[in-house]
Amino acid sequence: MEEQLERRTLDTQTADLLRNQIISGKLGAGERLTEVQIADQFQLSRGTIRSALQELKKEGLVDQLPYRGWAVSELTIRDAFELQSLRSALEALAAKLVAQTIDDTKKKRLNAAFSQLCLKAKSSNAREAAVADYDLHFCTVQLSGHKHLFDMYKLMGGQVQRYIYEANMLVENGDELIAQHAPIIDAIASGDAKKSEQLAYEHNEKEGHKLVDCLEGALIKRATKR
Amino acid sequence: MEEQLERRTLDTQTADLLRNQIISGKLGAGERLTEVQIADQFQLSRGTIRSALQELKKEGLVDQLPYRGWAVSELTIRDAFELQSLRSALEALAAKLVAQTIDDTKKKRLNAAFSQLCLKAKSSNAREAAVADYDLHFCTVQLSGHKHLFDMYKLMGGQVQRYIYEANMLVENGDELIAQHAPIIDAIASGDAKKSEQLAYEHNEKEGHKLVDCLEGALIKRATKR
Amino acid sequence: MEEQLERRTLDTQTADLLRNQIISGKLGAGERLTEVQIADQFQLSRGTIRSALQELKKEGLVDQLPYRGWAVSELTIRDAFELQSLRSALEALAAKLVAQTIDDTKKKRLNAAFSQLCLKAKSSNAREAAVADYDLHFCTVQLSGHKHLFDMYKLMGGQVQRYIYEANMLVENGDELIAQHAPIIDAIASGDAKKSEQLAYEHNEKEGHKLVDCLEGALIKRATKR
Amino acid sequence: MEEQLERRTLDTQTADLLRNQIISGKLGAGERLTEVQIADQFQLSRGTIRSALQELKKEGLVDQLPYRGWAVSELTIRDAFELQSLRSALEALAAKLVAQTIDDTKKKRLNAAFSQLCLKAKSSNAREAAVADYDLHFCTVQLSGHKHLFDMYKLMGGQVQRYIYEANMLVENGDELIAQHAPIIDAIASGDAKKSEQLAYEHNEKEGHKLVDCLEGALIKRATKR
DNA sequence: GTGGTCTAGACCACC
DNA sequence: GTGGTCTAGACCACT
Repeated sequence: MEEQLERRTLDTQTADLLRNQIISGKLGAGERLTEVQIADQFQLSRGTIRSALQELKKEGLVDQLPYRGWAVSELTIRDAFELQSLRSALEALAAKLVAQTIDDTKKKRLNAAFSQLCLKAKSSNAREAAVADYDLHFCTVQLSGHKHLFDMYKLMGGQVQRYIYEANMLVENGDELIAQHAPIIDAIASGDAKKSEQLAYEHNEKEGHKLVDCLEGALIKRATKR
Repeated sequence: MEEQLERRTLDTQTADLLRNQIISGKLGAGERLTEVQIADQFQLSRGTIRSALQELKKEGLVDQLPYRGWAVSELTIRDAFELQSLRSALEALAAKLVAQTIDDTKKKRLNAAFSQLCLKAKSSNAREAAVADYDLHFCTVQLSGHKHLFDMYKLMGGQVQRYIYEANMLVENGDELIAQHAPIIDAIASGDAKKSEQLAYEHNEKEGHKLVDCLEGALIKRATKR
Repeated sequence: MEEQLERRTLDTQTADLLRNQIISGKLGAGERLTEVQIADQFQLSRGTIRSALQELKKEGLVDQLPYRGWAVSELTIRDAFELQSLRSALEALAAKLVAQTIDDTKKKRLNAAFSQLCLKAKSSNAREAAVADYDLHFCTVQLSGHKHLFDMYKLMGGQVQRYIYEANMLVENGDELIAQHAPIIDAIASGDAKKSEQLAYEHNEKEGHKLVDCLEGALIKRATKR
Repeated sequence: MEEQLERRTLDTQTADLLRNQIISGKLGAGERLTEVQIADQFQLSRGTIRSALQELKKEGLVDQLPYRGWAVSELTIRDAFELQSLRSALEALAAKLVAQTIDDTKKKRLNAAFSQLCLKAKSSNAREAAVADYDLHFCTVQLSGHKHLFDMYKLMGGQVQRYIYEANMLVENGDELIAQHAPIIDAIASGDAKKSEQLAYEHNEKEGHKLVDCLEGALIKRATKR
């Protein structure tokens, strides 16, 4: 196995590290972050930390409180709804594009992602299934070959994953999860662009309501726990 | 007294300035930018300039050439197509959302933007008409109240406007321009979400092909001129 | 590209804004200003406002009422006389210096300012003529290249302009205004330092008496109106 | 002897202290000042120090280097010339005004200042003579009763005194110093405004050239010493 | 030589 | 005292 050189800049690495902590909930919503404290912790200068935080701000994972510091952003139902509706629009577009340009290579990668989803769906770990779900959609976006679409999708990635973690009962039934995605994958693989787009869009619409309901429960539970 | 104080930072101001020059073509595609030269010109430090250029890079207006500098990004047919397809998806979503939440205030703002489009469409200035076209769509995105959607739309704004400037023959027929938008505005104003979404989507699909054709001509012409 | 970036601090901007309102009479003599109210209005903190008010205090435009706040300073005949006599001394010096260093560039700028004065003098707007008068003298001070002189002149500027606004009947006869200034401009343009100084001094001496008379009327009128 | 209560604010006291150190050369031209260092030294907060430095900046004794700190301003020939020419203009005005309003009280104060000058002129200490010279002129400005003139004169005071210290061979001949001032004092005391103004002006003009010559030597010497 | 990256530290504005 | 903004300059890698 080849050694991989670390060429990521310190601010990127810092952003990645913090992002993971936020996504995984180690840094909880509302938690305050101070530039100096992080700088001390990682032995970096304030400028580097600021750069990392700006990146996370762009991704919607932290809020900048003017003259008072930074805080991990709150998870609101509104955001969940907005993100889900955006996903619907973007993933439908991706599905259409992949169907239009489907070839063996793409079929292979798509099937691999779908297989992974099937695997996780049958396991008992709902969270992993949700991640596989996300990965599958991420895969279609990648395969669409649409650079601008891909960039935007990545920009939303952190927040989306965070919701998935937070609301990990998203999928109560693995078989249903598979049943939902199978026709989309089929439509794409068969090159039926219109149908792919339609199915992807409807899937997300449906999921959106479920997600919102689910989060509503999760957030209320979280709130009452405090 | 509603005077406004200038609170923009120097990097933001620099980015705005450069963005305008790129959009308007004063800085042409492929033109090289050096950090030091800009820093000297504006009497700012390199860091400030870098920050501005990073912003423009995010917006796709400049490319970073590793170890060699920066250049105004090229206008490719591929980008035009990508941007147009993204607009289709995002604006359709916006149209649906506005229709779902339409009220008198929103109707008023929408009509104002549409009137402006009609005015410009009837004038002989195709570029201004195209700008009014963009402004109308921008308006629907704003009125959708969808923050994440709005942010994404803004991120694309610079590139979109650039294409509009470059291909200012987009509209050969003002009346047609009005005829195309009128039904969408009507659908939104009447609160018909499904129809709004559908019409907005179809409108953009159609325009997409025209834009690409148009740009193909413009870019080829530009290339041969060199 | 000669775009200018905004580098003014917020307190400077606030001071500029308030200065204009005082000069133009929107904030009248004696009017009370409270730090908190201004801070709220501009969405700034009190410290920033204090800094701006201190600046205006130095310029004599506001008075600090210990433990009670701030107020727009009153216009007194005594101040008018003092300012006019100071102007005499400073502008005579400026005229001399410009004459000593006159060149084509300076002649051009001087003539431009003088032309503006002629234009306004012939119009019916006495206030604009007075402003053009002030601008012409300001111009000579600038052209003198005497930094300390310039700073002092600016320090008086707000108060002087305020008098000009208040007493806008300063010039009852446009032609006379032109006739008064023409020989000074000629002397400067011809490089006759001694004559320039002499004429400038005498001009201001004469104007001083007229200004005081004029203000006497204006202030009395203002007082009786209350 | 009665105890004198210190009612001056801390920033004023700090400004006075620093001003003296600059005038007397203990803080040399070009020397860097940092807010934090001064704050530590005097056990004051940075805000207080900033306020004092702003005051000295207004007086031209320190320069603010944006984002880099403060520095004692440099002594240039240009500044010396500018200050001297300004003094000429302002002191001539003062002399005229005092002559116009001369009375026994003023005569007394004027004579006291002049006697002091005579005393010091005959001593061997050129610097003290120069200070007495300055004090005499300061006295006329005070006696003029012209508040704005007085404020401006004070604003220049620090820089003027600094030059006097730097070039303390200004007066090589005490008798001549007395001979120069006597006719001015006489003219003022006799109430001859025109003559007072004229003599004061000419005196300063003459002194100006000498000062510049003198400083040229002093500054060159200072430079070569380094 | 220029960009890529990071640090140290200054003033600015707010709390 | 903190964050907000900007500067200066170090050192390294690449062209």
